[in-house]
Amino acid sequence: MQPEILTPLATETIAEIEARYPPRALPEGACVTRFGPSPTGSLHIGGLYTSMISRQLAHQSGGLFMLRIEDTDKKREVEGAIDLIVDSLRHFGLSPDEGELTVGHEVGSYGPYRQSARTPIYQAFVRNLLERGLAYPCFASPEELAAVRDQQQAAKIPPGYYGKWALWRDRPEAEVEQAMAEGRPFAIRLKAPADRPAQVTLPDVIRGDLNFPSNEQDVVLLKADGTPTYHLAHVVDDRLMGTTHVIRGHEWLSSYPLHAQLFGLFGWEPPLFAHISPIEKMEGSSRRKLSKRKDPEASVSFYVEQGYPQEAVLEYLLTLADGRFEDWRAEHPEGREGFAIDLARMSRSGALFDSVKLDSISRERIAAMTAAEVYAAILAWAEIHAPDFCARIAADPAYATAIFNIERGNERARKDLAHWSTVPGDVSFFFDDLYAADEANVREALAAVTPAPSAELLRAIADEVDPNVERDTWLEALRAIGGRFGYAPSMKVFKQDPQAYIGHFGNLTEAVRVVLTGRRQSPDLHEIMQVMGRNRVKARLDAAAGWIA
RNA sequence: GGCCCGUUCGUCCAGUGGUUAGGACGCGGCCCUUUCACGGCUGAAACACGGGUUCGAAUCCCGUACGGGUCACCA
Repeated sequence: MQPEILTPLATETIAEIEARYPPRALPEGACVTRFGPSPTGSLHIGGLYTSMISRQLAHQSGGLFMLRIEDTDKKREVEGAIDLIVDSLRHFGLSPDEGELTVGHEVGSYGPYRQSARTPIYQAFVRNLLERGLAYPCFASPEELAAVRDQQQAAKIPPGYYGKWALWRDRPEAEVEQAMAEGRPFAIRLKAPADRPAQVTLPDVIRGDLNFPSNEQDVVLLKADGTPTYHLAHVVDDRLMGTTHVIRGHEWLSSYPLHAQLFGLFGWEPPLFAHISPIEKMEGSSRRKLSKRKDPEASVSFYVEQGYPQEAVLEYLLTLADGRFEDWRAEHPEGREGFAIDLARMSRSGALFDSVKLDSISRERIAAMTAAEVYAAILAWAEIHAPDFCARIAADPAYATAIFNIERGNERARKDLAHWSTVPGDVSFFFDDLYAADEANVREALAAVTPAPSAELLRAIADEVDPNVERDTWLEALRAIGGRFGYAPSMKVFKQDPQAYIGHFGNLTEAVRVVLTGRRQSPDLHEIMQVMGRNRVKARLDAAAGWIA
């Protein structure tokens, strides 16, 4: 059968194609990496993980990072998935240097960067294999293939399309011609070399040398619709695009011998491979890969919706990628960028996703931000995920920033914020309308305070305490009033003679806290009062006094 | 099932023949304290198992167990 008829879309010879993809002019040691997502849904956290590693590796070596859309299976493609993936990468500051960064607009001269646009290229390489007797058409139907598999299973021998089980591997030319004439659908399969070695030793940057039986399967290279399988597309693309490091999930390990074989058949030096371990999750007593179907935290969109600072997510992933990062980071307050990833140091076993640790890192990052940075980040998050709250803080940036500045910028910032989604609820009491809407709960909380404060006490505080003074002065004023109403100045004094007092200073501040915030716990009361302003504080205390009387 | 990979505190990592097996997160205690956080001090907590090699093994070798991956005209 004429190779031209089997690969009708090929328009160039492989020599012509290779001439269009010259070696890249990059400094010695520069790494060219790529992320090759299949557009079947939103970005998986594992995709973000490999992208971060790939991009970092490229940039730290003076190389570049590509995005290649692996959309060779149109059946599985999901509308809008490409945009989702590109947006997610951009959101985390991981935009590629080359690829289709916006629809219809490519950056880089090693494209097209969408595999569905490269069919003629793949067909040209398959034609070359056909010409050299290294590939052949296969007309086997799904039913025939299933029958073979059943026989193999019954005979307990390795399943697959290989050797004598390869129905069309050595068919007489006449039968091929006839099948062709009948218009039967066909795939083009690799003719796994008979003279292959039994074993191959393949290098992996993370895992060292690995031994495998060499590939014996006559795998499909070109599907019946003329599009390539992953195996062929990967090998051709990474060769043409000049990829130096293939960083991919460890689920590809078992097809590595096939890929190495393909590189060899074309006479190409293969790139370096790094198979990274998956991010897992505990299910019952066993671990499994994080799954987008089952686990919300498997989707990158989860972190976006929750409002985790991008750097926090990236730094968490970096701690999984390279154990030295945490220590390094402690000594480099300027951030993650200068850290050089070392693939050889990456863990060979899969890491369990630890949201508690992520939160801890995120708290750390948020605590290090200024109020203005927090305000900007929350505004950006709220614009999409909490429009009402966004309008609220946009209406009074000074008030909002003052709120976010509470216990921040001092020696030690609070670390109670892990992500933005809790913020609207956390600070609701600062806004009079929300506070008023919650009045029933405030009254209930106040009624539960023991010993119950008197209306006179609350009025005295409203009238006499000015929050806009030094903390010590403010405390002194509160203590003095407390003293007049029978509160001990401290827990220590109270414990010495409980009978002599109606309560201790903590009981008094609790009452004030509950009145102002509706909560028993809050950030520093003094700062809250300063931010609220004396008038608002007085109004709330007076109103509460009214409830008691 | 075949093939491949993996296994150090609950979790993530250090550790590459001689360490009281280290750090971080989490957990407990104490201190600080106007609550909650923060911070300081402190505690509990691990080399999967069995054989070798060696003066000496978490480290090297071989088995076993357990976990994971893969065996598509999906990627």
